[in-house]
Amino acid sequence: MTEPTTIDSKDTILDAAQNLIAQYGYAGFSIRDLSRASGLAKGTIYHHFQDKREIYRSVMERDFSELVGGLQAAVAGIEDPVAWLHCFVRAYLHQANKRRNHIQALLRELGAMEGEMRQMAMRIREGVAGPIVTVIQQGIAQGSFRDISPQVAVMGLIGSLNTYIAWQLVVDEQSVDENVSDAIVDIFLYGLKKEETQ
Amino acid sequence: MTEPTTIDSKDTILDAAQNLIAQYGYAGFSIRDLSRASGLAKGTIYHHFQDKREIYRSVMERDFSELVGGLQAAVAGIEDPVAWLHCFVRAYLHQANKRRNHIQALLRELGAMEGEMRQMAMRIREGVAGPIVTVIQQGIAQGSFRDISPQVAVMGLIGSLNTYIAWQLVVDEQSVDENVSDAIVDIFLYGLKKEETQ
Amino acid sequence: MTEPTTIDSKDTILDAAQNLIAQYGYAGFSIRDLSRASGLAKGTIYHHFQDKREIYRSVMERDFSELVGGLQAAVAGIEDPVAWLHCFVRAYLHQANKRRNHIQALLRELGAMEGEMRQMAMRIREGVAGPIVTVIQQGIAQGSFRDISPQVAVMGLIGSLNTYIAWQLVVDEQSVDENVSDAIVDIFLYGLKKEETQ
Amino acid sequence: MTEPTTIDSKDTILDAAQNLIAQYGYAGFSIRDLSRASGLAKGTIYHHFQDKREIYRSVMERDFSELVGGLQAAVAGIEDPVAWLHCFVRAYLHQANKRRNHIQALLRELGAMEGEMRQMAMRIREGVAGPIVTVIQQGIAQGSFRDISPQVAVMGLIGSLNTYIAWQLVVDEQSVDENVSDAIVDIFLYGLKKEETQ
DNA sequence: AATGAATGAGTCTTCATTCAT
DNA sequence: CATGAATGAAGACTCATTCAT
Repeated sequence: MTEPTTIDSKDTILDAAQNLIAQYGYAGFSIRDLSRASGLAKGTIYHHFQDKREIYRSVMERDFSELVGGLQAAVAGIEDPVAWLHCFVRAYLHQANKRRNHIQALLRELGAMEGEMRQMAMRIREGVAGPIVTVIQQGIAQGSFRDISPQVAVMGLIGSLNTYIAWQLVVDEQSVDENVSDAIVDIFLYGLKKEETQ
Repeated sequence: MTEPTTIDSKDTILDAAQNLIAQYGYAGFSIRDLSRASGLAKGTIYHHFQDKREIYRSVMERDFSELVGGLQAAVAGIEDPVAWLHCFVRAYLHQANKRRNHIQALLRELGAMEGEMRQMAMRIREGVAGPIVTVIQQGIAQGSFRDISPQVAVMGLIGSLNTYIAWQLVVDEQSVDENVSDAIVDIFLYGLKKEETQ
Repeated sequence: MTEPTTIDSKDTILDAAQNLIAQYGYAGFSIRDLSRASGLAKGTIYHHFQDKREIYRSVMERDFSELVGGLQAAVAGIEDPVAWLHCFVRAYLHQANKRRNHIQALLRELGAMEGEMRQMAMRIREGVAGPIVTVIQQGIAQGSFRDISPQVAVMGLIGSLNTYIAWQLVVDEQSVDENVSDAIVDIFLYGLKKEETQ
Repeated sequence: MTEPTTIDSKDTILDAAQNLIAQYGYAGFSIRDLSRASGLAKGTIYHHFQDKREIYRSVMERDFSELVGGLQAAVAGIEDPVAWLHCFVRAYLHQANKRRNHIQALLRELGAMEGEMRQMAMRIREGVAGPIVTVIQQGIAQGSFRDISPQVAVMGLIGSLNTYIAWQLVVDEQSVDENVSDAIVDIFLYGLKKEETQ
């Protein structure tokens, strides 16, 4: 039942749109491009979506749930905060590598979007950052993490990851090297400074 | 010197363009918008610049040299790596707060730009990241920093800062709270983990 | 007889189309609008009608026969030309008030229509104007009307009525005041000039 | 000075638009058509006008002032109400014949226009009907006209004229026969009825 | 009888750019 | 140095219509 044999046009469009948005951003891709890329007529696109904006929203929401789903699956059942972070980071880079820079695309657009879009962006931010905050709070409670601001710490971690993705993927056009994840977590956990101080 | 004799039309255009690019990105702003915002006729814009692309390039380069200049001035003469980092972070957030999200604008566009533009992006990256790498290497040489990859560490720091800017400035529309810089540097230096291990 | 068994989709479509045409004219309404307004799918509309043009034609013809039928019923059996005119004018304004400006809609489109449509328009014109001409000719034959051109006189009468409808209904958005009909007929019968002359 | 040698593009566009609107109505003509008809590129049209609506508005306003100007010139200095009416009607039919059915076009669109447009329509109505009302009131005051409602009388006159124009020009595609004007005025002044009554 | 997916030509409008003045 | 008129390609989106189900 629910045979996925029939290729759903809506998904075809979203797939093509995802690539175009990732490459050119919201303002930078056209419905004509999307029509060409998806192999469907312009009219068909507007049969399935009301707006260019609705296409964008749909792509972002689909991406988001896939990303959060992938992250949740990766860290499911892990109790130890340190192990959790290692898994999480590995999964994050894996997702980014697999579906190529949707996170970039999202961040890229934030400034130009209003209202409804902005709310979506905040939901996404919360969806990714929320679990990390929780884990850090657990670590602090357990006494294995220092008593710092989890929010600032999360920015440090996610910022590192996104910057890595942006620099490797976008500027150097290489694919993500997942081995770097250990190095990132290492710095995130132990910092730059030698133990002598503190 | 630096006589402000005639208000330079070129600068007027660049000022207006900077705002528009920051808000809407390269593809999202039009010469018509720029003409309105600058108060100069479209023809005049094309009298001073060859291309939309050249306008973009000019804005980015001007922004870049101002940013790097500001950072260099802020850390000039500081020898101690830790003090240097504190100053640098404070200056970085200050710049972002002052000239509002040009860094975002730059990052936003990286994916869509080719060749020449991409090279500029890499120069900018190097201009910001390079000095930090140098300082970290000095710290390592002096024995005050652990022997980790300076490149990865730099991503962590810059990533934290950019993420903070993006989240505060863009999503929450608040202005940057510069006091957070100490917290960011703290985590960057000492990490999350309590000293028990290592 | 006249069993209202199933609500006929065809009539549902025509009802919706009548409103849309009255409001926006032929070129100004779309099948999509009609689909929404009628609650039936676009495919269904094309199942019942071949064309947008056929829909238009059907609406006009239905409107026309209703209008002419209403007028005929109102004046049936009346012999005296003056009484006939009073009844006719009252009925005409009543129809216009009831079914709102279909006459306007028709007039509105005449210029843009060709061939077949134009013929329909002339039939309608004849259907409305014909009986009046006949009555005026009778009045002239009886000696109660002056010996003027019935065609010109009819234009005067219908023109007054349509102008009244257009100005009241369309421009001022009020509903038709049927009491004005006596004033219109009065001027039509006795003219502006005081009897002194002639 | 102000040499009219240079063919003004704005006027070229308005001329072409006037024809198209008269033929097809607002919704029925396209900017592409207008571009072809005027011999100017679509972009040029939008350089001179903001909107399709602004084009429409401009055409109507230009037509209106020409029409009202022509009528005013025709009746200037005439004191006797009856002579005034003869001149006015002749001028009205002459204008309609000369500039072909702009009045039709205007009436045609009234139903579909809102706000601003509707106000323009009412101004035009007042511009044409107002002077006639004044003359009729003068006639009543002088005792040469019966004491009827000038507003209703005006509708009768203008309605006759417009109906004549519509039937002759639009349906039968003939040009206006200006000799009919005397017949129209005759009926308007003396009515249908023989003097026996009243 | 009724639907909704699909289409491509068409809608209005904006685009970056050129050029004579 | 500055302008505004001009352009044709491209923008997002709607159109009337067809067709398999």
